[in-house]
Amino acid sequence: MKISELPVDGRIKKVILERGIEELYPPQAEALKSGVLEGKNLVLAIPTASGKTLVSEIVMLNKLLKEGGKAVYLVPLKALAEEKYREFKEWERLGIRVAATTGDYDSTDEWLGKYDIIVATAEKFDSLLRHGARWIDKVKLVVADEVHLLGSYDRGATLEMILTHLMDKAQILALSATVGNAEELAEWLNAELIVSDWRPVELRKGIFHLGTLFWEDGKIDRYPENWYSLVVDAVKRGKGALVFVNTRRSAEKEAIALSKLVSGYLTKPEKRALENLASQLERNPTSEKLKKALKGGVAFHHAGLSRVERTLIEDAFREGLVKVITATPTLSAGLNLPAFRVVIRDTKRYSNFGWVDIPVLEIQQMMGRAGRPKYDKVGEAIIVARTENPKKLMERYVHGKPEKLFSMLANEQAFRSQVLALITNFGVRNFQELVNFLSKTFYAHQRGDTLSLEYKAKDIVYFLIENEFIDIDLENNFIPLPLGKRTSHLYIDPLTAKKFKDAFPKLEKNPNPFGIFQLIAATPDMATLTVRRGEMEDYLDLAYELEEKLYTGIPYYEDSRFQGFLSQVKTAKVLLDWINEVPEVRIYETYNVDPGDLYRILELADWLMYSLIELYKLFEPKGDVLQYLRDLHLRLRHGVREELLELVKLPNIGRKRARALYNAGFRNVEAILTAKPRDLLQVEGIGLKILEDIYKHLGVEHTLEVKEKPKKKGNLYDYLK
DNA sequence: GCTCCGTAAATCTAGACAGCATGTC
DNA sequence: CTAGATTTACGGAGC
Repeated sequence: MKISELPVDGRIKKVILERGIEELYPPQAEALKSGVLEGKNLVLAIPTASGKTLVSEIVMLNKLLKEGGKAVYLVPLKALAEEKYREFKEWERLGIRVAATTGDYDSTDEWLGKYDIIVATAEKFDSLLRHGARWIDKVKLVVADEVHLLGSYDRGATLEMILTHLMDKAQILALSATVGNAEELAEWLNAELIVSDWRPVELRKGIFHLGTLFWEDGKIDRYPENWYSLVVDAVKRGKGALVFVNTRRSAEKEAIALSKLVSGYLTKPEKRALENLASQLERNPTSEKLKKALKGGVAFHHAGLSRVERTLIEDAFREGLVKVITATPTLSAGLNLPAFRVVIRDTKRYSNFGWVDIPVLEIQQMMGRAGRPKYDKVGEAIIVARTENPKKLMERYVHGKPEKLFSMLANEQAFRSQVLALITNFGVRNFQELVNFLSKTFYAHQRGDTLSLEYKAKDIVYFLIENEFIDIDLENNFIPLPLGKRTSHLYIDPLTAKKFKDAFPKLEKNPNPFGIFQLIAATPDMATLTVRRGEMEDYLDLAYELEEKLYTGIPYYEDSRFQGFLSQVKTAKVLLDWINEVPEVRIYETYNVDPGDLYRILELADWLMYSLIELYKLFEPKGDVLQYLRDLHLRLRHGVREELLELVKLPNIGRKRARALYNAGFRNVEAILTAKPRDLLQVEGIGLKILEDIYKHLGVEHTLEVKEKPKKKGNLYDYLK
């Protein structure tokens, strides 16, 4: 089907034609003929990179230009929100306003009211629904990207609830990977279903076993015995490869091993560019390894990397400078990062229950990364059989059908939070109304009834009443209480709120960072660091040493909570070091954490610290305690000791610059105001731009005496031209 | 009695959403 | 039933 034949507004077609797209792919055409342009719901289950985005763009624009209102595009990752936002930005040419919102930025509900397309993570949108922003009524279309995440244990329930909330109010376009029961999903959503495995780039799948590559069509290629040869071969042919492994350590090890084999195929300018790239990295144990790999044109990619490092690698791979990436599942879903050849080294993964097979769905998503639409005629995805039987792998992952999607609504933690939200934010007034709502979920559709779900809901309701999140009157009507409403708005687990609440009496008597951080680390919303065998005693000792600072008892060794407690102590200790200005690199080394891990811990602690304060405000807070908590929150956010709090409130002044200023004798705002700019500029990290911003922030007209003779290199003049 | 070295046993293991108010080095 | 890289523990050799 030609773009020009599309039954949509000519302006839409014009923009698409200008992208150089004249013809729709078959599944795209089929999707657009399904009635989705006339407002019908649609489940579109087609491979990644076969044009789901274009379909959703056409559907969104058609809807917006015809009916007005808003379209919401739901994604599972913040990085993906960013990516889609940039793509959709193009439609601003037609006067369509596009916004992205995640937990990171742009949170005010009403601010979003000005936009037509809103890209959001599922959780963020759930939160917006709870806050009841006025523009929600104007949402006419919801596009749910990667809707198979409905089956994810910890995050599936959110998506299921959003869709349940909106399925009668807005049109739904659900984009899914191929799953075992797409029909069931479509039935639930009262949607048309389109399933296709058509891809713009042909995908060849194969199994590699001891030097023999068995393609799915029966053809056979011979290689040297080690699977490294598959990667080297791709590079030799001027292409790239993506290697999937199951641990961070493996990713790092294989990257360094492969870099030695690949480096011989790099040109001189490439080597120089890679050197240059490596020199941009900061100095820490993880990036030292990364540098080593990068010099040979290979990089590893996992959640331990900092954001900067991750994007650096992704961009370099897209440019073709980095030839090979070895990755944990960070790259299996989401970001658009295709490669000619995908090599899957592992099909098992360690979980809480031991070694488990990686789901077919996930392996197929990895395989789907093979083949770059603009460069390759085919993409190759190869699974390495090392210990597994190659025939079995072929059956399971190449010819096999992906798993069915199962509702995860009954997951205790997720469900608890959702039941609370239904009562405090979505007007559910009694148990019968709760059951009515639950009967509309995918869970109910799939199981045929909600009996066991009701049983769980009842327990949760008791828990909520008992802990004063809600109340119940004589006619058995629910009454939302302040604690419940605030908890739901803060988007924290009610169990987290309960733990905070229970700790307040002790906390009030003895507010201290260690106790508070352990408390935060003990909530189900926090991620904790694992304590290795050899460290256990250290953290137990630390706990006993600081026992009187804790708001909880120290569990015995036999206690099932013992292991978790030690993790909490370790996490609290890291946070303690952070606010005591221990340099990041030392934290990485001491606690064996990667930059990405530290970032994550800090991000979560920041959010939970804020939530703790907000909840404390509900319980007749003492002024001095509240102030103490606020200061601690600020220290946590910036990673500083108390004495730097004043400085760190200045724009662009973080833990390093604040410390530099303080040590140079500028200990507060007053000192900065009275100081000569010249002296301030001597401080490490303080330049003209920074200083200008500080003065602006303080509302001071301080003519920077830039005309005075330049100190050293004359760069002050350069700055001003 | 101490250190060094090689081997066996033990250890450890992926990822990442949410609030709020604006900017790290 | 199914892992594999790396660290730690241990025991023997050499001084």
